[in-house]
Amino acid sequence: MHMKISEAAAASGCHLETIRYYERVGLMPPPARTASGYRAYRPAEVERLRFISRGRELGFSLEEIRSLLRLEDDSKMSCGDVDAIARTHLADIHLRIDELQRMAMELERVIAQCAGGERECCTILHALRDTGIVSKRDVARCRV
Amino acid sequence: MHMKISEAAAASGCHLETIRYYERVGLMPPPARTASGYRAYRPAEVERLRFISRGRELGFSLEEIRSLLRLEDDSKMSCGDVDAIARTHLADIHLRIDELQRMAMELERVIAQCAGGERECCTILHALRDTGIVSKRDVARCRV
DNA sequence: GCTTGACTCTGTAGCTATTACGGACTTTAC
DNA sequence: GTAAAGTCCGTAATAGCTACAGAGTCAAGC
Repeated sequence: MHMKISEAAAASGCHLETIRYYERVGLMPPPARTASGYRAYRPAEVERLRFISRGRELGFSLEEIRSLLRLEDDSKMSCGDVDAIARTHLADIHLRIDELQRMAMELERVIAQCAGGERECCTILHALRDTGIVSKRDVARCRV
Repeated sequence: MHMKISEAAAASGCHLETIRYYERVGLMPPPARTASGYRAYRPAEVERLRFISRGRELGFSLEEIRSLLRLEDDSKMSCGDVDAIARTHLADIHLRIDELQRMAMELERVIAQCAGGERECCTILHALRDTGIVSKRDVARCRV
């Protein structure tokens, strides 16, 4: 019935250490413990872990997932709120895609120049030294 | 001639504190100092900052940029190495784009279901709880 | 000469979302 | 009975910054 943490990890798709982390940051409630102190997860808690895991797969931040979980726990209807979070997140993903595509295009351009050019002069290094086509520099958020 | 750190920041596109960070991690050499200890950047160093900034805009990691700078500093030709770094990085960007597009498609799917469905049942939460495919059983379970 | 405000200095801590470690304990398998 | 595997906790590391605090410095105005 109850699952140990490694079983919950396997069942939910969350890494074992990540589950402890989620507990530490309050995304997961402290689970019951066995007599010897091992965590014992009930099915509902494993489901909650899966909820988080799927949210992460869709790129939601932990804070977004925290909000979604609150709405989920709240029996009052809040479909509009959920929808708003999802749409905001989707817009953010599209921004990141655009940014990465901009990078890819620019990179393809300088690589193509380099491959076609003479070997004594690296156009890629030139591009980094000289050209400044790129505008926005919120690169950190572009990591998947 | 020499620039103070805020001027170098403005000229290079790097945030002021980021410049100090780059120095700390060895991406920038320790600059000359004024009598009172202020950093004084020579044009070549500002250029190096701009090089880093452009590399970041193209999504290169600091370690990749470190390699590119080594190749740049090395007067021996190494266009092939530069090209390899750039191509590897480009492939990585394409992977990230694919991943984000996968997320976006999936998210669009669940959002569309939610928007098209009745207001009393949030299919987005369903999607997160279950396998990503909302079944009729799930809808039936939905409370008013 | 003095004050005010803007700038810079160092060192450290915070951020996101994990992952990895060390050393102690428990459970399981043979 | 012993050895291997699992679990515990707390802490530190990762990338790439950003944000302080508290001290010192510089230029302008009066």
